[in-house]
Amino acid sequence: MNLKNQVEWALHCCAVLSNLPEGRYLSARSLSEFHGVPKEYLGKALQGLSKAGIVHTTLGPSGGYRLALPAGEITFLNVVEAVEGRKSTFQCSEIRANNPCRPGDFCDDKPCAIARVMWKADEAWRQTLAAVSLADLQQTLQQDLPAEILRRSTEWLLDRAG
Amino acid sequence: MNLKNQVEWALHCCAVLSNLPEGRYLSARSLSEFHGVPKEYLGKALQGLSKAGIVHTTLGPSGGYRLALPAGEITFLNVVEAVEGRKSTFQCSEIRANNPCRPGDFCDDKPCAIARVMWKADEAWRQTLAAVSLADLQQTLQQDLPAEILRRSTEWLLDRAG
DNA sequence: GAATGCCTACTCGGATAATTACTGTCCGAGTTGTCTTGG
DNA sequence: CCAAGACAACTCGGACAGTAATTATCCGAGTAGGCATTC
Repeated sequence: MNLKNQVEWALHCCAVLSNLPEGRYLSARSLSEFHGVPKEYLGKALQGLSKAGIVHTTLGPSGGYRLALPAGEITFLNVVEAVEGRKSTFQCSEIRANNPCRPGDFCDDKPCAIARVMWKADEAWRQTLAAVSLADLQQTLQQDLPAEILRRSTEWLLDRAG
Repeated sequence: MNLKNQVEWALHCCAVLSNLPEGRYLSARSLSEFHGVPKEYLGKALQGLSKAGIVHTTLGPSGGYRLALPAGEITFLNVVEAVEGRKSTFQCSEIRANNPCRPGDFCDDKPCAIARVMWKADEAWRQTLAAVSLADLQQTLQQDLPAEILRRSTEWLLDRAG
C-alpha cells in the first residue's frame, strides 16, 4: 500500500501557495513547471483540493489557485484526505462472520477486535498529520533552505502569479 | 491507498494459530475454510508470514502452519510488515530538485521537510501496531466473544489440527 | 505378530492469468484581459 | 481622448486510454502417514 504521488505533489503545491501574497493566484501550469510534473495530472490533485475547500480557484488569464484559508488553519491531514479520501486505510470485511461455528443469526455487539487495533493505528497516523499546519511547514522550510534559493523562488513565482 | 485484504486474513489466521496447542499444525485449507476465503490466495499471505519467520510450516498430511514464536512476542506490526512489506507508505520522489531556481549542483543536507512529516506519521502508525501483540489480541477476543462460540471454534480447529 | 519398504494422499511454494486502481492525457465550458471601434 | 463591445487566449473541470499493482488461480516439488509384504 502506497500513498499516491499526487499527495506529495499536492503538499508541495500547498507549500508554494503558502508563500503567495494575499489575493494572488498561481496557475496549475506554473505549479507543474515549478515542480517538474505533468500539468494535466497535477490539475486533478488540485481539483481535489478545490473540492475540499482548501484552495480557491479563478478562471481566465491570470487565474489559478490560492489558499482558501490562512496557512495556519490548513493541516497536512486536510491535504492528504482531500487527495486520498477520508476512509480508513484498513477495511474490515467481517470475515469473522464466516466462522462455521457461529449461529447464523448471531450479532456482534462490538467491531472486530482486529479492526479496532488497525483503526487505532490509522487514527494515530491521522493525528500526527493533523498536528502540522502549512504555517509550520513554511517555517521549517525557511530554516532549511538557503535564503538565496528562497528569494529566487519567490521572485520566480511572483512573476507568474496573477 | 488501502491495505491489502491479505493483511486482514493474515491477522485473523494468527489469532487462530495463537489458540492452537503447542506443536500442533493447521493447514491453509482449514484456515481458509474457517475464514471463508479462497484457499490458494490465503496461502500467499501465509507464505509471507513464513518468510518473515513468524510461522513455521510442515509438509505432508497433518502438515500446515503454527506460530514460530510465543504469541506475546509477535506484534501486529510484524504481521502487517510481513504481508505489506517494510517500506514507508509515503515515497518522496524529490521533486524539490526540479525547482528551476536551484543551482544544478545544489545538494540538500536534510530530507525534504514534507517527507519528514509524512514519515513521522508513518512511524506513529507503526508504533501503535508494534504496541499490540497476538497475546493481547487473544485476551481481547476472549472477553469479546461468547464462551460458547469460543469453545465450539476451538473444538472445530482441534479436529483439523495435525 | 512385528519390522520394513513402497505408495498414495496431502502439504506448501512459486509461476501464471484476470481484475482493479492508479497514472497520465485529451478536449470542452467558462472567464478575464486586451484590442478595436465608435462616439 | 474615453467608453463600450467583441475577440482571443488562458483558465479549470470532467471524460478518455495506458500502465502498474492487487487479487485470484493453477500446477509441480516434497513429505509424512498408511498399507501391504516379508521375516
